[in-house]
Amino acid sequence: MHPKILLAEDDPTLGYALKTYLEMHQFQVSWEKDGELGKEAFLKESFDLCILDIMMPKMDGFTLAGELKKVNHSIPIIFLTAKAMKIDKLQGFQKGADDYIIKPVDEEELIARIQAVLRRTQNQNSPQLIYKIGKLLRFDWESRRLVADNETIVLTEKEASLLRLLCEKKNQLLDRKVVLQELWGNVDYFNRRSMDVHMAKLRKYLKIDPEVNILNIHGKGYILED
Amino acid sequence: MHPKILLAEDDPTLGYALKTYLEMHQFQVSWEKDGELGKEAFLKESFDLCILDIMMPKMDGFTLAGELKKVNHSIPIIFLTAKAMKIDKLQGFQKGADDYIIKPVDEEELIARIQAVLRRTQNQNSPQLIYKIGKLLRFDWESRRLVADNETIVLTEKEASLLRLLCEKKNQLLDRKVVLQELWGNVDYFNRRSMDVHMAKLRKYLKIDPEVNILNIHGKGYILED
DNA sequence: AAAACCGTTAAGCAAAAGTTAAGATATTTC
DNA sequence: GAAATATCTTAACTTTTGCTTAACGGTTTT
Repeated sequence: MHPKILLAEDDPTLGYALKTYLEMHQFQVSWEKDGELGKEAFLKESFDLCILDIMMPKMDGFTLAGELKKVNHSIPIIFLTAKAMKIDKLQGFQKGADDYIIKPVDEEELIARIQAVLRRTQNQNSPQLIYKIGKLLRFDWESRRLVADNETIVLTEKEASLLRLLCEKKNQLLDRKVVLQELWGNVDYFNRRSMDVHMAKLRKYLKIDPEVNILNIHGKGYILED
Repeated sequence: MHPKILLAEDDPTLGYALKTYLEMHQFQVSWEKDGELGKEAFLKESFDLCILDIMMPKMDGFTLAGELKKVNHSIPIIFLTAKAMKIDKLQGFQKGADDYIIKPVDEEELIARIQAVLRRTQNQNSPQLIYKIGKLLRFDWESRRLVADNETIVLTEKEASLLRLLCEKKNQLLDRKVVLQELWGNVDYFNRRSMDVHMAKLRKYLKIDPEVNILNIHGKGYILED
């Protein structure tokens, strides 16, 4: 697939130019005009790489980078920086920047850098499946972590398995019997009650994001809504 | 120790300035005044990185780069180029340049790029030699030393192997079974307990940095967090 | 209104993991 | 090659964790 790039740049002229240029080079680009919008976009979709202007309204590029790294530790980031900002550059680098580009941007240079960074990161990253729930939550099945903005909850095995099934059928009905068969092996009274207990726990965790909830369909099953 | 840089630059003023500046930043620099001398120097000593001017007498930077890559395929190279040379730049990149700098050289930028390139290339060469853990700790796998600001702990073989695996998957799940298979050869009760003992020791060492910890995922494995 | 269903909290218990120390092995030193 | 030392394993005990069951209350269906 074509790599997806998050571009956070407040200057309309530069932003539009970059977006157009990148799209000409077979990238999918989401262009956001300030740091906060950038963060929101990042939470909604999944990107392969981020290009962040350092000086932006609402939230600067360094802070944004920190936020993004919280959600996805290995997301590659390229900063855009004005010629003047010598000292800050190094700080940003140490925070986990993969590269940076000095304005005015040389488009060909940018493409080369993007390809270099993608080549680098895509090789080493093992495919990890992460479910997004609502705007705030990420669920990493592999490590059983439910990650929000400021907190991380480690789920138990049963909780995680349950949440995985819910995520697989997000906004659709997940049948009770399917769950019981899959996670408990059979469908008796006690297993049903046990599942209810786990469901209660999941609901408690998911309260972090108010727009997320587990809806019960009486006698049928559950729907994870977001 | 301090990274060794081969600098190939014919301009005496720029060459002297760069050599001095780089040495001020804890690099060892060999400055050669043309392409052929650069090649000779490269054959005599071993370098961590090369900075090559593109336009040089006897042998240009691109050709020299090709020669050096013949000897050491993974040697990192940064080109120095005049602003005018837009087209050639990309060619150089494709030939295996790791980065380039446009003249007149911004010294701080150069340092940042050097460090980026070194970090990048050193990371790629698995097994990586020095792992950073948290803000305070460095773990040198070769010498099995865990180094903090004011103290150094020499780990045992098993401890070091274990910490290496944790570092390779920092902030990701490291599966218990993988560890046991890799370091003990099989997965029985006693080996599991033995691993627990080693894990306890590592935790004790890592207490030096409060933001570092080894998180257990019940029944699955461990996550080294920093 | 009875019966089945569901939500929630807490108690109980078994398994997993943390910790410390003692025993067993390997390695080094003299 | 024996003593000293370092390292790893086994043991024993403690703490934590996770799943189930129980208990009680609310909701939905018939």
